[in-house]
Amino acid sequence: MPRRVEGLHEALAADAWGRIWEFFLANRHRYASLAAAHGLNPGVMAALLSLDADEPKPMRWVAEACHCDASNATWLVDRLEERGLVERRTPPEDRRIKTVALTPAGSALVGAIRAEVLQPPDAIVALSDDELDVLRTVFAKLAPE
Amino acid sequence: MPRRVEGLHEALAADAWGRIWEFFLANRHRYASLAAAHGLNPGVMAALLSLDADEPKPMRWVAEACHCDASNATWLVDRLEERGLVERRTPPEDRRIKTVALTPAGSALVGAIRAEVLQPPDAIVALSDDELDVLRTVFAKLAPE
DNA sequence: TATTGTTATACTCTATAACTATA
DNA sequence: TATAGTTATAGAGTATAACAATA
Repeated sequence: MPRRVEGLHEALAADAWGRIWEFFLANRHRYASLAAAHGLNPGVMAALLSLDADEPKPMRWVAEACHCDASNATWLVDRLEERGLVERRTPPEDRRIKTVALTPAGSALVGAIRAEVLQPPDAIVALSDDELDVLRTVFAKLAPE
Repeated sequence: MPRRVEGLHEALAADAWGRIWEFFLANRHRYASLAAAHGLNPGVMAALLSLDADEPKPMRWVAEACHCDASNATWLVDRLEERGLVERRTPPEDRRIKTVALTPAGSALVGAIRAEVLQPPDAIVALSDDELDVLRTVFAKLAPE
């Protein structure tokens, strides 16, 4: 059986993926800029965006969401609490746990950041409906990974 | 003149862009993992990938490429030089400048990292040629921004 | 005097280990 | 004893400011 030559489809996939990576690399610093614009650092903003007003999350949730350890999660939430963006609570059913929930100020800031993020760049708006639909479908498939 | 209600196209653009962001956020830590797999930190890898074997770049180029200041660029290039991945040179025409170029070992590592990065995830390979072509076109348009 | 890069130093962010409180 | 979170501390990474060398 002859060795399989790389197919056209694989080459196309590699090319497309390469361009996505280039975009990713070129825009890596944007996340930090967005955070800085709101007086946050990237880690603190990640913690903020992982939280919710209605469903308080335990500290370990924050650590997982931020890919950091427990002591750093404490530090991140301290920063958010200092600014009145989140509130720690102790659920009576297990007093070892502390949960964290967004305050109204925190929700407002999350809303503002989300709105800012969702403002697509001109190059995206300039695309056709068909192209946008492909993007939406493709990235919906990629999301859970 | 009635206030313009947000059109369907804009909503579609925002939706697509939102999903791209989600993907971006969910994969932020992958860059750090890739660097760590090669014994680098994210900043040092960014410096490495900004360099070239044939076109030596001045230190200030590294600083700009890495969105950092000059003293940090010195530190990043020191780390690369320690590992024999880059080489500093002083061009005779202006002895204030130091240029940095990849060594053969540096080029090899950049090649390995690039090859690894270009390996598309299964979800990408599973897309149709048409979908891949849209991705390629769209991200080519987004790149220069 | 202006520019390029480095050194000395301090600050920010993150992790490791020891500790407290609760189960 | 095991688990959730915090505190004390050290380490990595980044920036500011002073400096040396060259133009």
